[in-house]
Amino acid sequence: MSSSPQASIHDPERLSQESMDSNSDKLKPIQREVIALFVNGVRVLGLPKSVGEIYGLLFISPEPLALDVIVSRLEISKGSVSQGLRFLRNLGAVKPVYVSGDRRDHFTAVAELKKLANGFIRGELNPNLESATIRLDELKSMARNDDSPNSDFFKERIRRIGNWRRRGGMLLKIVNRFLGRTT
Amino acid sequence: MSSSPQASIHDPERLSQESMDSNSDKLKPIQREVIALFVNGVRVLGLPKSVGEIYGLLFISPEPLALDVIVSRLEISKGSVSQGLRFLRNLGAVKPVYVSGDRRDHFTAVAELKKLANGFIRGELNPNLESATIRLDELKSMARNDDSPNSDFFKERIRRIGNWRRRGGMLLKIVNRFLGRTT
DNA sequence: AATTTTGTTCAAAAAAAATTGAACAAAATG
DNA sequence: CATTTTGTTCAATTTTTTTTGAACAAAATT
Repeated sequence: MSSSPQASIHDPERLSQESMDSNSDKLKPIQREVIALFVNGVRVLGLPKSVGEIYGLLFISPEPLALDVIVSRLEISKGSVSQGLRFLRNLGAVKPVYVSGDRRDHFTAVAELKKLANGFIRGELNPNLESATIRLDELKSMARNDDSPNSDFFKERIRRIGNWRRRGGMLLKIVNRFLGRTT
Repeated sequence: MSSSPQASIHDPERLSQESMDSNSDKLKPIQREVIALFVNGVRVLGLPKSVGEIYGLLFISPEPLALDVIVSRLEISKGSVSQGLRFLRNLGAVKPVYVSGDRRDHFTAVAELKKLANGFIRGELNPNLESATIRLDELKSMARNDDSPNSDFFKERIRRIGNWRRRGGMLLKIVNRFLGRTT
């Protein structure tokens, strides 16, 4: 480094280019609260806390942030942030943004509910629906080759699961259309 | 006990009243498969395996089952089954059924998708939405009392979260209406 | 009223999931 | 081309969640 040994995120020289406020490692109380809200939110979706923290921080940060900065602001490990960002990128909940004069990748939150929902449906829900479909088909053929006294009962139940899945698929489309329309 | 010491579920006398098949501790392959499907299904909802096993077993059993029987068929602990049944009862996913001549409580699966979805929404989703609403109101007042350079950005973001919540609530109603209509 | 049956509770154990951090690779810098 | 920066990977650790099982209470049975 040019100016001093052991230069780091905390090096005053790094901060001089941008407003002190937005680059400070300290989170504002409002930001902490928003992040806490997201941590709770993602728990409902079965996602780890760190993912909620990362998305929340990006959502409530005016500028795109680099991995380093996320690590120091949230005080969680680089590994967690790296994995969390990959997950969020795969879902389309976060996108990379080019920041001139900085070699590091920067990220912002994708904040359109429709996009978030679609990403979650594609990444988390559809794969499950599809594997259920395969298993269900196997079940149907098992039921056809069954001639126990309860065979009819089993067939009725399996048909019912098939109905659930069908309606589940319809619901996802309805959700999608609804989020496309609403403001 | 009248007939022998250590009489249990396995006592032949208990079985004599009903068909051997449906009272056997052995699960049929079809039943195992259906249960596995439910175990996967409830994982998407963030519920423990045992809950999926219990619901699945009841769903794919022709007669209502007592706690004892669930324990021996699934080979899981009495504590798990007791807790799992309570949870499912609270959700309205399982209901008690009177079986004449048997002191034990018996349960069947509630198999209407609409009821299941409503129970889950009431028991798991709504409480979260409500606590989010409270936190969000606090956030709004924090944002009003904030005069940092980023204040406008924060306000915009908080407004956006409010929109998400509003649309989320609308979606739950749409889901409900849809499940009421469809066959 | 003693005993057995039935079901709940909860502390401890086990299992599962998330997080850390150090080693590593790739790319940029000097 | 040696060094630094940036980001990934994954085994080990920590944390969280789930399950177990024994103690207990309530109700029914003998």
